[in-house]
Amino acid sequence: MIQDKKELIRLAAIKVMSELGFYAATTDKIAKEAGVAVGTVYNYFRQKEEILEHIFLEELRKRKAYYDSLAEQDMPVLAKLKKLLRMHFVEVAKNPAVGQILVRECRTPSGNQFPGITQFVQGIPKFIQRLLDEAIANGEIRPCNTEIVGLALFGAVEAIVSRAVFAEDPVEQSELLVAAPDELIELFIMGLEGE
Amino acid sequence: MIQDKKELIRLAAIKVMSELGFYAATTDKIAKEAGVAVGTVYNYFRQKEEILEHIFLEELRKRKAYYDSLAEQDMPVLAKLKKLLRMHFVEVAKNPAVGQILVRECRTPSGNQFPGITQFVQGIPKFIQRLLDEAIANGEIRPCNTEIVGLALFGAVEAIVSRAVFAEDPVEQSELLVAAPDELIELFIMGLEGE
Amino acid sequence: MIQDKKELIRLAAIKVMSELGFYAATTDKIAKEAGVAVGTVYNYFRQKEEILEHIFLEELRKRKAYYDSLAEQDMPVLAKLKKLLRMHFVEVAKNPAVGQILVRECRTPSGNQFPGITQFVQGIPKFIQRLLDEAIANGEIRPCNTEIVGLALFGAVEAIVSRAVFAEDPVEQSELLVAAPDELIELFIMGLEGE
Amino acid sequence: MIQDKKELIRLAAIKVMSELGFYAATTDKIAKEAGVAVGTVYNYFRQKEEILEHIFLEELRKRKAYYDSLAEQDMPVLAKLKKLLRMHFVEVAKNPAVGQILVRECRTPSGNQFPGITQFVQGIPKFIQRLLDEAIANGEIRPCNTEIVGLALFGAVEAIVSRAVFAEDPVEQSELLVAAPDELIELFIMGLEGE
DNA sequence: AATGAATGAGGGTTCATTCAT
DNA sequence: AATGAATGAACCCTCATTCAT
Repeated sequence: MIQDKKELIRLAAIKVMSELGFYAATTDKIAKEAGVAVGTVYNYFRQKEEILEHIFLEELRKRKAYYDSLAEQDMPVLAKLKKLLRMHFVEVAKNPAVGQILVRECRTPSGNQFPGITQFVQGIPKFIQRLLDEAIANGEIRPCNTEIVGLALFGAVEAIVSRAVFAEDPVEQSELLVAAPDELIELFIMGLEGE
Repeated sequence: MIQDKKELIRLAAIKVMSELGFYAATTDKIAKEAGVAVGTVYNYFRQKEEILEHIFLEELRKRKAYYDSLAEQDMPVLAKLKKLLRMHFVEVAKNPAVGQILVRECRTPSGNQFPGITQFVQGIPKFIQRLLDEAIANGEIRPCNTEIVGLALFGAVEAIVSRAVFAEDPVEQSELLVAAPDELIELFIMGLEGE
Repeated sequence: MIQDKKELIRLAAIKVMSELGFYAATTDKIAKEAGVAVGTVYNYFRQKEEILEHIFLEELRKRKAYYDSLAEQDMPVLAKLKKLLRMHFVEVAKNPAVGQILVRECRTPSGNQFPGITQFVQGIPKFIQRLLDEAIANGEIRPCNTEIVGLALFGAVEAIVSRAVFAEDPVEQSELLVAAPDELIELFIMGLEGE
Repeated sequence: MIQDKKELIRLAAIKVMSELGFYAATTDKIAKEAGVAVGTVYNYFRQKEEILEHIFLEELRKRKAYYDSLAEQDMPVLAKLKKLLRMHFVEVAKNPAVGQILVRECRTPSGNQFPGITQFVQGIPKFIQRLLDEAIANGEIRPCNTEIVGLALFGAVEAIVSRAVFAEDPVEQSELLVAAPDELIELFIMGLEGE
């Protein structure tokens, strides 16, 4: 039951923050959107920042769960990478509001004041990096600086999501989100397969 | 003389905003850093937002100037792309504070309230896209969705810059900034050269 | 409870505004006078202007209530007019601070930014005008331009209130407020009775 | 020549203050309207308040000059009063902007901070009062409290001017200014002639 | 005399957070 | 657990005034 209310607030915060950005999303507005009193928000989160962190951590959790489930599966590592990418785009397509927050706030605040965001921003590239390391070990791709390539792939995804998610035209939005994964995968895979 | 003071304020704002982020960078702090009164800031900028825009537009101007100078040169298009990339990394290495602002604030604010930022965020990928279009026309690379690839390259750069620029360790910072351009270029070029 | 606090702020604002005028009456000073925090003032009024409007509307309400109660009574219309005038002077004598505000701020601000004040400034002369119209219909007074005469009476009252209320000498103040109604009424009635 | 510039500023101030009110009429705006630098304004007026005072004193001067010229003439006192009234309405009709300022700012500021305004607000009723005293001595009108009646007449005029001068409709404005003097004079004269 | 950039105190308003109910 | 009125520090911005040129 408690978890329900916390979830209620998380969803309200996503709505408000995606529309207004973190700073303009006041706790009053979030509470109103959630249909609870401000005080109630503070029963579940110690600070406004914690709500944003909670949002990021939840998204990180989902992706980690998916990543972990992939780890157990038996398939080429590159296929896993493809699936991870696709999963991210699907999630964003399902809930663009979250996508807006992820791309907008992921670098906003000063460094370590939001450990949850740092975890997300470092965690996702880390997943990619690990898969790349495996793929190199497998001989599926050529050796490369996987930290850099992992970051690059992460950044590429973010930029496309950002463009899509803030597109005025909903058609453009879904086209981008649909076309991007394949284009990206082809680009990176080909760039990594080596001679 | 006028330009000097505006430039003074721009530099102070870069310092303060890179350390604290846009929202925590108060006009008072910027003025103090610049060694002028708050009122003076408002003699050169109508709103705090305008300072941030001015910073972005100045960086856009530099890159556009470089891009335009490349356009006149006689060399393979891919070489031009390499140079543009390298120029960006060099600039960031020279002035990481600006880099911090560029990556941190580029998606922060709600859409069109900062037209200057939008110009930057759309302009840079546009430069890349145009070069890619040329390269395809030249046969230097395979056909691809240049909008997506342009965005991807832009995002990849941003992510790496972000990691570098917020790295605690200055050694890690410069290593990233030095290694990244080549790694990135190799990745993208190979990914684009086609069979 | 809520009404109490709003009323508390209204009274504090009357005190401060009557002493300093609207512009010099800062929200901080009003809050301090009321013994609440500034923020509390803004829980009851959206803007400083709204406080002033609220004061005017409250005074208009009182006078309208009295005017309406007169309407139901059975007496010569001129007697009603006398009573309305006297009521106004009595109110001002009871609370000169409000009187100061009414005369000082009633024309200050630019037009329709203070609809509450406009209502007052147009409403009171309207009451007078209606009574005059009735009195003409009754044959109690000669025909005349009741809009102009209504305004004139309103203005005459304001000027006297103004002089009284800003008089250094409290004796002079009460003498004026006591003597004025009869003098005014005699003047206007005689001026209106016709041959 | 100096006087010309001071006059230039006075006229600019009238324009700006009549449109925006005293507080919103910034010295910058006045200077711009006058086509001079702010500094220049301060060569002719020590404070912003002095400009407003200067405007009031100039209007007082005109009326005093007219009043003095009437004093020398040989005619019934009541006729002089009529002429004074009419002169005021004519002046306002010629320059409604000044009228706006006269009625709007005459009670705004806290008491003795604007001696010039006080002089105006007390001076004009004084002129009227003196004429009434004379008229009583002459037997032209019945005895009355001339301070009160003087104030009343002054206030009546102000209220009508205020209504006229802020009327949206220019036709209504001129109708009021034309009709008012006669109506007012008739009202007051009849009210004062006694049995 | 004229200029206008520089000044900085001060004002209105916001909003994260608390706590008594 | 839920409430929401109260708080007050802090922020952006204005604008009267000055003074070096």
